[in-house]
Amino acid sequence: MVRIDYTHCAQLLKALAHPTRLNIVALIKEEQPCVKALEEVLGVSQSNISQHLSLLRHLGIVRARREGNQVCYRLSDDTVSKMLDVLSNSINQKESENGKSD
Amino acid sequence: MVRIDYTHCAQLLKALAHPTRLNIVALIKEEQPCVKALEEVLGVSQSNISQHLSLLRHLGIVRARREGNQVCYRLSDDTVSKMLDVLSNSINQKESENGKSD
DNA sequence: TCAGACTATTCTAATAATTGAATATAAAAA
DNA sequence: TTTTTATATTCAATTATTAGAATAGTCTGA
Repeated sequence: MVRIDYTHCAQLLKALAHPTRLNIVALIKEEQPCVKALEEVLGVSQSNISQHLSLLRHLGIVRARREGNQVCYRLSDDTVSKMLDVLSNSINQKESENGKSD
Repeated sequence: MVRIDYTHCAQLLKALAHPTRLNIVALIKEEQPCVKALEEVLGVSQSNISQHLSLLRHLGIVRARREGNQVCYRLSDDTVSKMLDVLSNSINQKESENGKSD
């Protein structure tokens, strides 16, 4: 039985606990976009995106790979991916609860 | 296909993104402790615990039930419970990766 | 009713997070 | 080499979070 390190987990959760970062991470989960692509999809300044990516990189949540003059990102492991799955599943579940007929 | 509301999800994550609150939520997941019990286990001031619980209540993450002169808490739904599972599973996985023999 | 135990709220000071602007760096194209 | 495109970093101002202290409310039992 492994005890949870609440400080460490809280740090991970905090990294995801920002609308822009969460959106960034979700996009990185789907494809492996470069910064420019994120900028266009999110409509947020390049500086801001880069700062959020910097934070995610330093926590080891995402990894950068240079391709020519652009930098592409991918998720480091599947923990974050699973977290996103839980979130979207829980939304789905609540949707169908609202729509049920009894 | 349901699109994720990143602002709403980020709010949920932020609520969990604090060591004390995460610990509180994990304890509430296991048993259904009253404030006094949380205070004793966590070694944190009553005021502080109550503030964290207030935040969790207002976001609908936990629910309070009065029992005599104390108030017991439980999780509202299993989304948070599943999040905790993902976190502890991911820790388990990394533990066994470190311990593997190749 | 009153005292005592348990819980919640409010206020405040300290600290942390967020953002835009400006600037720096790296690769490609001219 | 110079210019352009893409990305990263630094700085400063604003806003948000946190925790302790003080206070208030709620329930039980005498």
